[in-house]
Amino acid sequence: MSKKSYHHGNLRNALISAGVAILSSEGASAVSLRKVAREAGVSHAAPYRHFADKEALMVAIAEEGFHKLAQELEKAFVRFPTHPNDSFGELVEMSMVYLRFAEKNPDHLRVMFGGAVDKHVHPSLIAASEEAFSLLVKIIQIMQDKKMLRAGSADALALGLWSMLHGVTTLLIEDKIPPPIQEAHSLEEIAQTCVRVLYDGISS
Amino acid sequence: MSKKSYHHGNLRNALISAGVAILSSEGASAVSLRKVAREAGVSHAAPYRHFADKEALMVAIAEEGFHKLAQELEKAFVRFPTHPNDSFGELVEMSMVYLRFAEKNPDHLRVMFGGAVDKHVHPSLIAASEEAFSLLVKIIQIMQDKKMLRAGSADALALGLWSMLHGVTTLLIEDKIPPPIQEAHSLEEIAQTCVRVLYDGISS
DNA sequence: CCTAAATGTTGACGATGTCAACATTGTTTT
DNA sequence: AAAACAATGTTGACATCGTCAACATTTAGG
Repeated sequence: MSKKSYHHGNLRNALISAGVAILSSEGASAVSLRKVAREAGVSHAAPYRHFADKEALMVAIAEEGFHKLAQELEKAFVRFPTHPNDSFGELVEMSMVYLRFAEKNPDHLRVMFGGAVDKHVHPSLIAASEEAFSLLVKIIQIMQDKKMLRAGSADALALGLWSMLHGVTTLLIEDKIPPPIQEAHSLEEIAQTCVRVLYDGISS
Repeated sequence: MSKKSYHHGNLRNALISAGVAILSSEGASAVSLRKVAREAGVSHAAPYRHFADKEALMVAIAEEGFHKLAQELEKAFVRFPTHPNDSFGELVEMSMVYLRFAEKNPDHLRVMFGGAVDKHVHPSLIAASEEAFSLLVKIIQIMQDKKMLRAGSADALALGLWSMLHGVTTLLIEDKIPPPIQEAHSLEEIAQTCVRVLYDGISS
């Protein structure tokens, strides 16, 4: 149905999908406009009818990633609470969603966050990341209402949680966690360690 | 002394310096082996006598960044304690070193952490990042000895601290902190918010 | 139906990473 | 000291890439 018509019909999405596929199989450096076009079965300049330049394609791929991540967080959120009255276990659960997403799609996460993208040129990217962040805020608020977390600015707690979560995740996929620590612990143990620190605090 | 001799004498370092300079002024995408070679006044293939490929150059640039970061953390560490009996202020101080480094050299930080670098091909990169991490562990231990922090595995606390710190830093330079939060607060206020959350914990 | 907008193609350009072949210099061995 | 060798730098080539202009085809609106 797609091989003979001059017009592709859904090129934009096909290009994004091809980009995501190449990202998964060959890494970010292998993603090129020409290869993506080849993969979609169109000529090398066709992408320019849908993306101003390569950066615009990468932004679209990044947005796709944020939507997928937000969607998986949402899934974990709607089956909340998996652990009744166990906010610690619940937070570990959320963290594992993030960590598993990163473990499965490290290059996608790099594109999502490794931008160097002008926010004024691509405001939609910020909106996509805010979508995920606002979910964290909502979860925090619900937990606070249930007295499962201490009171205080939900924005502040969410910022702290997201920072910790995002930090440990990127450190993990970039192999920046010291080997003696990383090799001795599973993904879940590392998540538990971080959430435990955040949960209990470090003050004396 | 350098213009006439066939051999450069210090090409490797010159190439790294040129790379760092281009990184600061034009961003990561502008760093190319050929431009770096031009900047150093050698032919386009000369870098191959010192680096196996472009990735090897980027790894060297990343290592340079880790050394500089560790050095600045060390500086803050030796004038420790700036805030006697105030571990919170002390941690904010350390955080600001990290945040200011990122604010001043965002593209360098991206190269340092945004790798997608095979750790078996470039083990030295891991060693460089461990240098910075071990500093955090040391600081934590000293604070614990002074009863300025709660007891517990210094490795775990350092992992939590580094994750939070690294997380908020990358979120900041990638403009991923929601605008209403970011625009209302200075760098220092954001650092204080995060450290406060980590310091006090979030449990009820 | 005809025209304009949307979408896809072709061909070209300069820049890039990489390699092979060659040139020059510094060092070591005899 | 001369010769052999290793280290370092140069030149030229190739495939690939991002991008653009000119052109072709299809679709849609009057």
